[in-house]
Amino acid sequence: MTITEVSKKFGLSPDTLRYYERIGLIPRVNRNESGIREYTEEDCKWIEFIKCMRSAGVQVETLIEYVTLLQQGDTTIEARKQILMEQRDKLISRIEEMNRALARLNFKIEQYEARLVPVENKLKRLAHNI
Amino acid sequence: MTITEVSKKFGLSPDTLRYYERIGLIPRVNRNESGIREYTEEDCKWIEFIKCMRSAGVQVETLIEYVTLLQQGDTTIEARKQILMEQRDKLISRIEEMNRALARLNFKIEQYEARLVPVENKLKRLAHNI
DNA sequence: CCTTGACTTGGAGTTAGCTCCAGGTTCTAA
DNA sequence: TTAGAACCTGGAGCTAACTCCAAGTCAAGG
Repeated sequence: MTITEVSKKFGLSPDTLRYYERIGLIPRVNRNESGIREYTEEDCKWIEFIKCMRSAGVQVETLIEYVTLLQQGDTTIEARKQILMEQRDKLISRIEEMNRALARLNFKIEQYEARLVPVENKLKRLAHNI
Repeated sequence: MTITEVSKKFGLSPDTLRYYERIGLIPRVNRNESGIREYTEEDCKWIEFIKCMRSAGVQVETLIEYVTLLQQGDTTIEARKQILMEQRDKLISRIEEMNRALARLNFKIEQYEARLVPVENKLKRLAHNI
């Protein structure tokens, strides 16, 4: 696959794909005779994983660390597992944080919906503070 | 309350609190005779709300828009509700995205836990690609 | 043969959201 | 009454993660 195909497939710009490769987040992609990137199935699978983690907020640096360990072979299995577990914990707390915010938004929206409109002034405090 | 007290209470640095006020994310806080900020209960409630939204990833710009509308009174109620609903939708899709990433992390970790260690090479593909 | 368009590289620029700093004032405790 | 801590303001600096750009290569169509 060419870079534009991969770009369209995953919704990452060609610039981003090149950038990811440059910083070591994606292992070096093979080039054809004239130096143009030719993405393999394997490359795509990895990119999809990266896309998934990035869009969940996992830091680029962490993912680089992970791919680096991966390339070092079986001796790094424990370290990799550690990273995954750390990221899982972080993800869980961020999800909890977001659920709290969501509950709050829902409450506020309900206030607006319960024809709060005409008595907004009176109930302003209540509506804003929970 | 002084700025350091508020800072400690919400885990936002004094610099951040001043910054938020400067950009209009927090309405102007009253100063005492010698120009030092004196946060009211009201200020604190607002800051807590902002903190909650920010830590869920709601953009500063969006929150500024919201507080601006709020200060313009009852004529902006519909617009405010609109913002809240947009943010709720965004939040929901981000939570979904994060749950997908979480499921994936959990799967990978399980692979590592199921004594994948000795057969890592054989199952490498499976472990990485889902 | 020549132009067009997609690709290459290395490096510079951009954006959001803080974070730090200099230079100045004011409160607090010895 | 003086040293030091905490505060003020305006502005500069920083970090993460892209995003854009210039200058060059190459394949394909007219």
